[in-house]
Order: sequence, then C-alpha cells, then structure tokens
Amino acid sequence: MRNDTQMTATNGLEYDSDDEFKKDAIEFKLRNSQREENDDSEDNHQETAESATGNIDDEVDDKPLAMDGEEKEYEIKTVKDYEDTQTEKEKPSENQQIADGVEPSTASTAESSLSSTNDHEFIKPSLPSRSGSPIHVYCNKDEADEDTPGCTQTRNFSLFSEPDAPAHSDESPEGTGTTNNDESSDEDSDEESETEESSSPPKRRRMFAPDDYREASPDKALHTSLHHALLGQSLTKNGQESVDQERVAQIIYEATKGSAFFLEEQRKDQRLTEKIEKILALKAQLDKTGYKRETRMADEKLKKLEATRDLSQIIVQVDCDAFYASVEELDNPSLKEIPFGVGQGGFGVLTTANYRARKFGVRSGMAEHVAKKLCPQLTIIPPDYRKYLRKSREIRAVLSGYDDRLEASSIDECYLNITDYCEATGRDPESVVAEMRQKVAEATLVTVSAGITPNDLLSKIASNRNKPNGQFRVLPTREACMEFMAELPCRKVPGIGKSWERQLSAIGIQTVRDIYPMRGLLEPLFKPAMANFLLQVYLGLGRTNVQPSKEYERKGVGTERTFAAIQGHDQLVEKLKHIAGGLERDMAAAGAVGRKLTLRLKLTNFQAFTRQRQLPRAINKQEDIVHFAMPLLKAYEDEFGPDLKIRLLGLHLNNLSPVPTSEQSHKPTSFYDLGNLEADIVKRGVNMEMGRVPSLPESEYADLPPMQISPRPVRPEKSQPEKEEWACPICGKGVEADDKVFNEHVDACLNKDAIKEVVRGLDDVPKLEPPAKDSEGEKVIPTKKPPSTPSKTERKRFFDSPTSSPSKKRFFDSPTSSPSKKPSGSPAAQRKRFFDSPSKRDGSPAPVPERKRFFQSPSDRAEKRSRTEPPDDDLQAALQASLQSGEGRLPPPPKMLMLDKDNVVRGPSKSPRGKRKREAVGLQVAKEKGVRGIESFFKK
DNA sequence: GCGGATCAC
DNA sequence: TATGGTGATCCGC
Repeated sequence: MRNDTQMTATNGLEYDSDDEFKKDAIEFKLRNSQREENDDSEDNHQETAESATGNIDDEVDDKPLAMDGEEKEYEIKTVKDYEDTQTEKEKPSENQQIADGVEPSTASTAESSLSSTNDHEFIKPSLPSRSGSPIHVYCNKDEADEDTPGCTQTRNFSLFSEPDAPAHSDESPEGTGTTNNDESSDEDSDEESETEESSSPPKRRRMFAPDDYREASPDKALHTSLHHALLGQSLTKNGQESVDQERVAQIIYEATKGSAFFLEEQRKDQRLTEKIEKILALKAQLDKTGYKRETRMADEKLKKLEATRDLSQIIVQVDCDAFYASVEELDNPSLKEIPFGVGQGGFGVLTTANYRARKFGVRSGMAEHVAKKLCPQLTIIPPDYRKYLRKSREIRAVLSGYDDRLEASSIDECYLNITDYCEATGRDPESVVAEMRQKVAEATLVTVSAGITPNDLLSKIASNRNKPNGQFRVLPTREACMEFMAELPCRKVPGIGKSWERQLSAIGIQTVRDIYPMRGLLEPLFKPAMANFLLQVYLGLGRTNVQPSKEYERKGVGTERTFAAIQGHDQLVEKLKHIAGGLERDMAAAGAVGRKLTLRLKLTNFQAFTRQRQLPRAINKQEDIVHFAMPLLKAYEDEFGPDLKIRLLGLHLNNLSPVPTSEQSHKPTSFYDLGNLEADIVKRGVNMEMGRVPSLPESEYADLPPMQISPRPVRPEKSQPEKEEWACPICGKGVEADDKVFNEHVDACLNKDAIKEVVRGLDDVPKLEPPAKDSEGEKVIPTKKPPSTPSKTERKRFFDSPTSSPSKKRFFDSPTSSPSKKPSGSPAAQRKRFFDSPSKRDGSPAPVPERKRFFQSPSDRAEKRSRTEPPDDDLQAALQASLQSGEGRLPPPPKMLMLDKDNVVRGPSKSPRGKRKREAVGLQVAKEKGVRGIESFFKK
C-alpha cells in the first residue's frame, strides 16, 4: 500500500502548465527530456551540454544517484490520500503501547554491526558503554524502530517511504582517482545498510570521514576531506539517505575545482586541519599525563546538569516537509513528477529541492550549476515568498490552536508546548500531535513532521527522524532521552556543524555516546562553552520554555549584498551608499538606532573581512551610516591599495536601542512609520501592483515577528526612570508597562482596519477564531483553543529573554554555566535563560526585564527584502539576494592548503590578521597579474 | 573590544 | 560562466 497512490510518470517534463512562473522560471530544460530519471542504462554518460565544461563528463550520468523504490514518494498528498492512509496506518497503532522489555542490546548490536561493517572505518566499532538498564519501547507502528527504546514514531501515510536502500552499490567509486580507495569498501556496506536499513538511527551513510584523512596520504587526504566539505551542510537532510554521496561528492568536486570559491574553501579547510592537529597534539599529551581530575570535574558538571533536567513539559517541534517545494507543488501539481529546485536559476544557490531532485543528490544550498550537473533535467523555478509566507501562516493558524504562544523559529518551523493542551483535554501527546498534523494537512495541504519530547533539542532532532510526514516521540524519561541521543551522529545535533564534526571526530567522538568516555578531555581540548554544551547534549538536555519569537531581543541589523566584482574608490563608495540605504530602511523597520557599525567585505577570492567601530552617537540614517562607514572603507583601501576588488559589501549596526519615540512617531514619511511587518506588506502590495515583486531573498526568519530591542543603556541603567510605560511602535503612545496590556494594545493597533484590510490573513499567528477560513475552501478547522490553565499560562509568560535566537544560545548556556557569561541584555537576563526552573514554570510571574519594549523589527526579511530591494543597479545582487531558506544553506568548510605557508610573513606587522590580509592581497594581485608563484610575488 | 569563525536557516 | 543573506555566539588576541 505504500506505492499505491503514486507512480508518477516521469517524463513529459515540459511544462504543460501555463502557470505564471513558467514565464519567469529559469529552467534548465533537460536535454534528454525524454529520458526518465530512472533510466537504468547505467552507462549513459550524458553528453549533454555540460560536456562543454569538460571535465566530468564521464562521471555524470543522468540517472538518479539512487534508485530504489523511488517512484512512490513524491506525490503530493491530497486530503483524501491522507485520510486513506491515515486511517489504516495510524488508527490501529494509536496509543498502543508496547511496553518494555526490549533489551537495549538490540539497538546497540544493530548499530555496531552497522558501523563496523560499513565502509567507514572512522565510525567507531566501539560503543560498549550501554547502560544495561532495561528500556521499554513504546511503539506505534509496525515499522517502528525497535531499536529506539523509549520512542514512538508514526508515519501517517506511506507516500513517503523511508528512503530505501541505495541500489547503486555496484558502480561505486571508480570515479576519480583520489578518493576511492579507502572508502571503496562500500560495496558490501551498501548491502548491509540495505538489510538493516530499518534499523536504528538515521542512516549513517557518510561516505567521507571528516577526518580519516589522517590515515591517508596527504594527497588523498586533501581530496577526501575536501569532498566531504563540499558536500554541503544539508548532507544530513532528508532525501539524501539513499544517495551515493561519494559520487555526488565527486561531481561536486569536479564542478567546483579551481574556482575562487573552491580555493577559499581549501584554505579554510587547511586552517581547520591545522587546528585539529594542535588539538590532537594536546590530546596526546594529556593521554600521557592523564586527566583524571578533569574527568572528575566533568562528572561534577554532569551531576549539576542532571539536576536541571526537566521532563515535565511536552515540547513539540513542527517542521514542514520540503516546504517551498511542497508549496510550489500545490500550485502546480505537474511539478510533483519532475525533479526541481527553488532558486533564481543560473548562478545562485538552491533554496530547496523536492524529494525527487534530492534523489540525485541535489540539495538546498547547492550552487545551481552544480545541481544541474547532478541532475541535468533539473528544473529551477523562482521563489515566491509571499506564497510561502501565506502558507506558513495558514499552518501556524492551525498550530496555534494547540499553543497560542508557539514559537516560530523560521518560516517552516515552530515549537509548541502542548503541556497545557494535553492536560486540559486529557489527551495523549501523540494523538494530539497526530491530529494536529492531520489538521494541518487538511487545511493547508502541506504535510509536516513533528518531534514530541521534553525539550527543544530533542524535539528538533526527533522531528527529522520520521520525516516526511511523520512524528517521533521520545518519552519523558531520562533513559529514553539519553538513549535517543546516544546513537546520534554528532552532526545531527543542532549546533554541531561541519567544523565541530571534524574536530570531534578527530578525537574519536562520532556519536553522542562517545562523548562520555571523553568527558574529561572536553574542557582541556575545547573551550568551556563547547565542553559544557557537549555534556548537555550527552544528557539530552534542552530548553523547555517556548515563547513567541518577538519576545526575543534583537542584537543587530545588517545588510549585505553580493555583486559582480567592483574596484576603485568611486565604485566602492557608490556601493557603500547603496548598502547604507538598505540598512537605513531595515533600521527604520526595526525601529532602532545603533551605536556600533561594522563594515564587511569579501574579496573576489572569497576571503572576507570585517571591521567595526563604536560610534559617537546612535544612528540609523543612510547619511550617517555612510559617513561613519567611510573611514572603515578607507582603511581597507589603504590596506589593500588600489587593487582592492570585492564581490560583497555589507553594513551592520549593533548595540541597538529603540528609536527615540519623539522622533519615531512623527514622521509620516514612510510606510515604516507603521513600524512593522504589516507596513511592509502594505508596501509590498503596492509593489505587487506594479508587477513582480523583486525577488525576495527570503530567508528562514522571513516570517518572524518583531523582536524586542532593549533600550540601549541596558547595562548601566542607572538613570532609567522606572519603566512605567512602553512606547507602542504603532501609534507611538505610551502604554502601561505590562506585557499583557502592552501586547494587547499593540494588537489593537495592528488591527486597525486600514492595515488589517490589507494584511488580513498575514498575521503572525492568526487568531483562532477564523482559523483556516480562507484556506482551500472547504474544511474549516475548528481549532478550538484549549482552555489553558492559568498556572501554565503563567509559565508561558515567562519572559526572561534568552537574549537571542533561542536556538543558538541555549546550547552554550547551561543552567549551571559559568557565571562569567555575559548577560548580554538587561540584567534581568542574567538569570538563567534556557532552562526554566520548575518554580518559574509553575507560575511565578515572569519577571519583566526592565523597560522591555515591543519594538518591531524587520523580522520579516522577506518583506524587508522586498522593499529594500534591487534598486536597479544590481540585478545580480537581487538574484543573489534571493536565498536559501527552507532547507540548508551553504557549503561548509573545506580543507587543504595551498599557497602561503612560509612566505607572506614578511612585512611589517606580524599580526596574524595582517598576515592574512596581505596574503589575501597578494593572491588577488597575483591573480590579476597572472603571477604564477605567489612566493615569488611576495619576495620580490 | 575587535576581528575571525562557526552555525542555523 | 562561476556558491546567499541575516543574525547570533564563541574564541583568540
């Protein structure tokens, strides 16, 4: 029954539709359009246009890099489909509780066999330390992974089957010389993973060990590491599981090789390699001298952290499946049958790709030209952020029925605390979430995945576990949480990216479980913050407070743009003014002024630099920005000379404080006086009438509500008259300094007809009454709001702002963390932010930070972009501007060395920075002059 | 405090 | 021909 629904005909890639996007879409019409992506003729080397570019013809092949039972997946689920499958699958299992007894060993054996048989020697075959404690399994469905104790998962419909096993086994490596050997053992591993596919954790089919380079020859090391680096950060995303990553890596490598971008990646990778070598040296030393004391200290730390564990909350993370792609498919169902990505086409990067495209190894964040090599028939359609935003709000409207204080962490992700809801309704979390997802699917036709656990960290990871269209629960027990984390490859942990993955791998930490034996080394080898973070990860701790994003304080506002290389004072200044203009708009929208200005630029060789200065006064106007930025620019010009050639320029303002109200409320000059999101939308509407909205370079937070900006003298705050009033960003009037009162007032302002009219339906989180009213017609979801108990409500009101993007900071901010941490924010923020203490949760009214105000900010970057945008000049910038979102982001770190080493050092300043910069110049100049030997250039 | 790096999305 | 933008944190110096 899994494939029933679909079976898509893959051919006829031609757009049959007349959809609007067709016009604008930049499509890379597949050359062999008649070819099915499934074409099995293995040896078809595409001799398509790519050949022009040479090199990789032999490696490329039009067939997907994975071929398993693909076809079924991509169908967009209709409500009907949903219901059908839903009933059969979920029904029976719901609530079914298969308790207990599965020996943990099940999992560990499966896992170890997996890792040991796999091609990666780098995965420790170890994993001995398994708490022998009995664990119980709580499964909902047949395919539930029995190896994940304490967890339950549900997949409602099988349209999206688990990524099946890869089938490419045979034609493995071959490819290019460098990388294969060591990894070539993967034939068998493929087999293995095939059979064990259903087993444990997310596939760990990484083809390149981040650090096995150490065992390889230098040359090979370079390639191995670099390949891995070039795979990009969305490697771990869904839809990639069955892809032959090695081949993908090879193609990417070939397509990238030699470019400026590539060279910079190499440089970065080399720096990291050196850093790791130092770490290893230190480790060797510690191994010799022993580190028992450190281990003891780590144990102490663990004990303290353990004491902060809070299992009382039910935190749900909801994540849309291939969001942008899904929305596009809704508009144009024919897209379901072809591999496509959302991007500007031609020379940008993809913001997302549908599952069909992912089969080819295409991922978000990937350069479009590279994606095209991986999948010649890939169609690229331009993004329509308004559309996504609308859909996003529809989804939130449904979700808000379960937690009206949900936290939107991005356009397609939300955190909810459904503790109250479950309590009030007496329902079980899983059925609640299943229902929630179903309602979302019915109302919006978009499927979402969810993670149900005691905290945000676990939920974030869990929601990915059974994606797409599935849910996964980790029971609120210490054992379940730890087991869940234990088997996880570190890279899956939010906060651990490419760099940390390599560093950890280097000292033998591949999975979270491996952290424990190394606990004593963490602090000495890494920094306290990271050490602390890792211990929390090991314990499976995370934050349990969920609150509207707007309650987080904003720290800075910035604008930057990439463009065709420019050079020369005049051009630089002109560009600077342009960027400053954009920043002024963003600042206006943010209702802020800043006292620290940062100028950032990227040379044509991709090396980036920043320089900042404190300002004599807070500013937010283009004129001032340009004025104060000029010296910074000048400094660069002086340093680099007339050869300074850049591809990106950016300006950022930090140390924000709200625009003086006097100033603020009296300038009806622009839409921004409305001071918020809605204003932007209004403006956008205007733009709309004039035609296409300039590519909104959306980014994830596009839809985030305004954040707060504390009044500046946050720190000292002496003379601050007690906060009796807060200024309403809309009407400018002072309002009682009470969260509730204030927000109500703001809401009221926002509801004013004029604005409301235009913006209707676009509220951050639409009110509950008319939930899905305008959604696809029929089904109106009666998302009745759960009667929230006062006490819990109080919990939610907790305001202790984690000063920042909650998702990041929390990691390094342990409850017990060192006192040193700067409270960045009002003193009130000094309190622990991320781990609510039980007492707080239970009602103590959140202490309101001093003079907290509700200032709007360009929370919605999409919109910001839309207004800010392409003042003619750079079309390119506009294109570039449109970016990523729904999914991954850019390529990661890199690897090997190249020039330098030695030389370069000469010259006056020996400061590392100076050194680097000169090197940069040298490179740039050398390149321009066609100088071959960098050394010689410098020496002369 | 600054500049570089890393990370998320 | 040719790899984004925004915001935030941490680290080394």
